[in-house]
Amino acid sequence: MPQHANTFDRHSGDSICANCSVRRFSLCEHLLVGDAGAIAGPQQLHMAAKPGQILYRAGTTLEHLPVLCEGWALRFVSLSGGRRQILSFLLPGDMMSAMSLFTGRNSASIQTITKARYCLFRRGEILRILATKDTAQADGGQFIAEQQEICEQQLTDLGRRSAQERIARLILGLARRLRHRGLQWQGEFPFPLTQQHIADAMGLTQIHVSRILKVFRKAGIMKLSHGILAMYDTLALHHIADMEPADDD
Amino acid sequence: MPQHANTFDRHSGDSICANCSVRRFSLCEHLLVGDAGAIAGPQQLHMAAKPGQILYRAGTTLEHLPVLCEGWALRFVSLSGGRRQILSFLLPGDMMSAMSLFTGRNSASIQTITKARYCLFRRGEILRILATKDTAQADGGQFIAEQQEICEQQLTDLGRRSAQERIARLILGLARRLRHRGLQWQGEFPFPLTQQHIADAMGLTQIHVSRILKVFRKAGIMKLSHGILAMYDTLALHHIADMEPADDD
DNA sequence: CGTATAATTGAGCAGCGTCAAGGGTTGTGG
DNA sequence: CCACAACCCTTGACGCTGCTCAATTATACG
Repeated sequence: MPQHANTFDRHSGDSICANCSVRRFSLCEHLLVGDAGAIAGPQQLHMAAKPGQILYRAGTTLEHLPVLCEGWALRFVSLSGGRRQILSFLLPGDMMSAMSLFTGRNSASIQTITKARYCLFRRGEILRILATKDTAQADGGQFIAEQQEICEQQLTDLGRRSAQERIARLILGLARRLRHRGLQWQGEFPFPLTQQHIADAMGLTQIHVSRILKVFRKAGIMKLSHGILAMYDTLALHHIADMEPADDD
Repeated sequence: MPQHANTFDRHSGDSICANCSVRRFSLCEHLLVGDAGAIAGPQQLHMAAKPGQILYRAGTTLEHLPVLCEGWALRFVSLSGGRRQILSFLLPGDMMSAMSLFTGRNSASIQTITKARYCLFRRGEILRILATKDTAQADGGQFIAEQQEICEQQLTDLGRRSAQERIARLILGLARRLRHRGLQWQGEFPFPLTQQHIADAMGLTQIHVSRILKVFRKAGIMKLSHGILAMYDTLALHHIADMEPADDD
């Protein structure tokens, strides 16, 4: 049970999840479909949180696995000297602590960025249900393997790429994840990260992020202000990011 | 089947694995114990490789999961401009591509550092056997979750720590992994990484690594030369690394 | 409105990269 | 046993990327 949640409701899975727009892209799809193993009723807990709220602290034990339904969140660790590293951003449909599905421990703190809704599943329950499924896609290892790949890409970004490359790749990576969940990512769309968030994720200072966004703005590539990201030239951004545009980019 | 292996033998699991000193710390322990699900005979392939050999290239499909038996190896990606990032170092007992256990794809290239021996298991076989086990420790997700945690620690190292901190942490992290496998890590012990390896892993240049190792040497903390690491002052190293010494350090 | 938070801009500096030259060690073949 | 090549490490000079410190200006929120 989260330590600082301020409101929560008990529902049967049907009432809220039935209308969930990202369900079919997430773990939930495997847990809620109406076969023998489906979770329903009191197994499931829907929670709400305000922006900036810390939901879990690093090093605690999680019996429930939280899945983000709505809003953005982040996972971070803090270290000596007030330094802070954001490990990943969480979008609707993401497991908030995929690792803890297997270990029971979550090694990073979890904090909301926007107003958020999330949903708790019992660890044991998930593992039991996934074990009954035969499809490889339903294997819990899939989800964590995917996250591992993202983490390793970020590792190379921090190790070997310039600030411009890093920021371009962060934006495009998030855009791609939004796209795969059927959320808006082109033209002007809500983008709640502050420059400080970007800095903490990419190992930079907020000041330097400001300068680089200014470069992008002057070059007519993109503009980020007031929580709205305006994309003008994705091709140029891909070029800076050292990425090939995908077919659907 | 690896592309560039130069020699290989077929054995029953008993002949080589029976004498394996790291077996009980690795995945193999769960696969080879003599119950109904044990792998034996032609399911298992022992391979050998020379130093510096590339065993698998990024982006290929792996039907067999390789496990390192002896020697050191590394996983890396190369990117434009001749840049290269080492994602992880592999020690005896490590799965060479834990991710591919679930996805079948390995996203990084794998290269030996020293002369090495490794062992191939069929993916399907592993998953089948692990599924029959009840203990949580035998869950394949455990192994990858552990790697994920290491990866995220390295992410914070590259994002927020100085070159001195990074190198100190790399050394201590490797020492800890050696210790947990019952291998030598104190006093003088074999340490096959070159300064270039360290640089590629920590996002630095070989030249800068050289300068920092000089600092450590002058300060009487440790000395690394000719493949031998001599530890003089682990406490000071922990201090530089911003780490608490463990009980058994 | 007043206050806290977020972003902008400038000046100066440090950590680390680049370029370049040289020395040590290992291994190989004559 | 020596010569040579390949590799690894060391050291110096210099420059750039990105950090620090500081002041100012939006912008959101109660």
